[in-house]
Amino acid sequence: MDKERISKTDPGVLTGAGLRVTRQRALLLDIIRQGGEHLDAFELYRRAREKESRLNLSTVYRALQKFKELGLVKESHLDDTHHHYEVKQAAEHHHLVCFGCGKVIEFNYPLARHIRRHVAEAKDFEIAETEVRMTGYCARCRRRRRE
Amino acid sequence: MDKERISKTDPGVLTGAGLRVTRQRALLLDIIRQGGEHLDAFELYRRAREKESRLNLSTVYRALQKFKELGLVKESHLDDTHHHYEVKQAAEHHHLVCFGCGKVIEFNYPLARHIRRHVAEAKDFEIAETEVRMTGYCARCRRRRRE
DNA sequence: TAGTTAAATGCAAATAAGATGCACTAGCAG
DNA sequence: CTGCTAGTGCATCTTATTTGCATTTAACTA
Repeated sequence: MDKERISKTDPGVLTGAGLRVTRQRALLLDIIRQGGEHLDAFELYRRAREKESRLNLSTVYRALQKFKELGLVKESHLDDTHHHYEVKQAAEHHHLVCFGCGKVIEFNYPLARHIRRHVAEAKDFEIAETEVRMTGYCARCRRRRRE
Repeated sequence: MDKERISKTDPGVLTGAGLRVTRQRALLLDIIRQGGEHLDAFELYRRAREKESRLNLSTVYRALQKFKELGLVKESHLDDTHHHYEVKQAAEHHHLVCFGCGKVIEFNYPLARHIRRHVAEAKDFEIAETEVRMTGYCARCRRRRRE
């Protein structure tokens, strides 16, 4: 029964890569998948510990490392101090970060068609990952500033 | 005479912002401007100490902080462990980072015309800074991998 | 040009994210 | 079921960046 739940969680992604499906990894993946927001390592750890109280933070870091290597999660540099993680989605999307309130807005944009082709050719570079981060001010903060 | 040199270094950028023109800040700006590459805080510190041996690393960090605020330098997240800095140039440019050898390739692309307009309107967001980082494999590393 | 003062600096010490060594535990191939 | 090895927990380390504080100094004023 427990196995059932785990294999639902992991349709061979880990196993296929020669990695073991441990309770910890399954749990962490679940949380990242559900919590659609941008989790940082510590928040992920905090949530996971509600179910798995003996979980250690370094396990979280090691798991995230693996997930990144497998291309399961995307690492973003939303702020200067630490990283955020989210599941890789089909549609390529990027982030706007507001200087004023710190809010993160996602936006979809098929960068692939524009820059990616241009760059890949011009620089003979095989692009694996693209991260676009734009910083500035959201509507609300702009209004607040003017007042 | 010394003043002359300093004010050449600083055509009012610092003074204009109400900041003092110190030997340290002038030196650091010079180095960032010359060394066109991507300096990290420590490398900047190392180079600056050749001229100013008592310079302290925290002064470097504090200066970079100010330069960022003034929009004089651009901070990039070229790798996961620390930041890199370079002067802001007229032409918007971004980075390709090779997973294989770590090489950083710059590319010019007027993102402004494409994404920026699209996004600024759709999300009602005023964009101040844009960072695009693409990771993947350069030609040489791709060749090496195949062998 | 000397005197004044708040901003900057140097130094030491604190944080905080993330990595690592090691002894123990637990997937999973046979 | 059992052994082998990957993965975990825990303690400890490393490395980037920040902060508090006493001292210096850029820039304004008299």
